[in-house]
Amino acid sequence: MPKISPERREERREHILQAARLCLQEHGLEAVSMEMIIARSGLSTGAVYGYFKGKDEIINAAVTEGTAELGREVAPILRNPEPPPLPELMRQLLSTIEDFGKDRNDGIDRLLVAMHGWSHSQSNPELKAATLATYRSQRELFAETVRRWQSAGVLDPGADPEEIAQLLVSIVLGFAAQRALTGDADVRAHVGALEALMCRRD
Amino acid sequence: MPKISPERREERREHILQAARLCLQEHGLEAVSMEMIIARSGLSTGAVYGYFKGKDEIINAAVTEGTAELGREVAPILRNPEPPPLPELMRQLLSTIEDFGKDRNDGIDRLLVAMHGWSHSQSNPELKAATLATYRSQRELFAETVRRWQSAGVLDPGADPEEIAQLLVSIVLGFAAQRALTGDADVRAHVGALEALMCRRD
DNA sequence: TATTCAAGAGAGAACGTTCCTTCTTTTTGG
DNA sequence: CCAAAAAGAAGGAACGTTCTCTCTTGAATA
Repeated sequence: MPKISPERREERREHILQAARLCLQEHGLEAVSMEMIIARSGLSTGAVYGYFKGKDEIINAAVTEGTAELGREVAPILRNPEPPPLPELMRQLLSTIEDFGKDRNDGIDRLLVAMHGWSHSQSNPELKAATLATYRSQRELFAETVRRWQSAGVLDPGADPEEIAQLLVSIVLGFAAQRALTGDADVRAHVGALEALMCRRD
Repeated sequence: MPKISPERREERREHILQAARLCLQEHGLEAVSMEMIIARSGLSTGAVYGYFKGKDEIINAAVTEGTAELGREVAPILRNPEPPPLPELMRQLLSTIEDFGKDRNDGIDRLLVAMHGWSHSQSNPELKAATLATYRSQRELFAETVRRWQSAGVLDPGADPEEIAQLLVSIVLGFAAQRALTGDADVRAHVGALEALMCRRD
C-alpha cells in the first residue's frame, strides 16, 4: 500500500500552509482564493483537498499555527525567572517577533498574517476561540513576569499584575498593527520611549 | 429637473456607509457582500450603485471616513495646550474612543471597523495611503503633546518625542486589537497599569 | 393654478465571472 | 498488481455589476 509516510504528509501539509500564508500577506484576506493557494503550493486541486476539508480550514490552520509558533518563540523570554526591566524585556520580545520571519528565510511576516487573523476571527468562531485562548495565555505569562518584578521589589506590590499584563499585550499588538500600517514602527523607538517614560521627572 | 437635494444625497450616502459598517462588524471583512450591504441599507441595487462605483469604494469610504470621525473626536484631547499626565490623557483618549459608538447609538463599533480596515488596507493601495496619512498625522499630534510635556518640565527634555509618540500610538491600536480579540480589554486597566509603571520604585 | 414633460433617481431582474468544491481519471509506490 | 494519492477537468452556487424599466420630481407652459 503506497501510503505516504506520516513525516512526508506533515511536510506537505505545512507546505500548503506556507503557501496560504504567502498569499495572505501578499494579497490580503479578502482577495485570497483557493486557486491562488493551490497555484502557490505547486500542487493540484485534488491534492490540496486531500489535506484540508476546505478553504476555511486552511486559513484557520495557517493563522492559528503561525501564531502558536510566535507564541512558542517568545515563551522563554516571558518565563525568565529573573526578568530584566520592562524596556529590556520589551526589546527582547519585539526583536524576537520581528526577526522570526527573517531568521527562517521563508519570506513570511507572521505578524502580518496574525493581523489578518484578527480580522478573520471576527467571523470565524473556531478561529476566534483559538485566538482568544492564545492571547489569554500570553497575557497570563505577562502577568507572571509582573509578579516576578514585584517579588524582586522593582515594582509597586500594590499594582495589579493583570492590568499591567493587559497594557503590555496592547503594546505588543499595537507594535504589530503600527508596523503593518505605517511600515516604520520600530523596536528601538518603543524601547527608548519606555525608558524615557519610566524615568520621568515629576 | 428632479434632482435630489445635496443634503439628502449626502444623507443617503452616509446611510449606505452605515449599512456597510454594520455588515463589516457583524460578518467580518471577507464575508461581507454587496447583497448584504444592499439588503441592510434597505435600498435597491441600482440605488446603491448610483452612490458608489463598486464594492471597493464602499468599503474604502466606510473605513476611511469612520476612522476620520474617530480622529476628529480625539483631536481636541491631543491639542490640549496643557495636557494632563499620561495616564489621565490616555484615560480621556481611550474612553472617548470606546464611547464613540455608544453615544451615537448607531450600534457601530468603529474600532472594530477600523481593525478590519487594517487588514483590507494591505491589499488596497488607496485605503493603505489614506490609512497611512491618518495614523501619521495622529502620531504627529501625539508628538506635539509630548513636546508640551517637555516644556512643562514633567518629562525628560532629552527624550525623543517621535519615539514616545510611536509607543503611545501602539498602545491605542493595541487597545483596539485586544478589545476585538479578547473582548475584555478595558480602559481602567490600561490607565491603572500606566500609573503603576510610571511610579515604579527602582 | 393645473397640466405636461423631461430627466434624474430607484427598483430589481439578468448576465457574465469567479470561486469553492467534487468527481473521474491517471500516476505512483510497495 | 492494487490501493493510496495526485491531477485536472467539470459542476454548481454566489457574487459583483450592468441594464432596462418604472417612478418621482420640479420646472416650463398655457
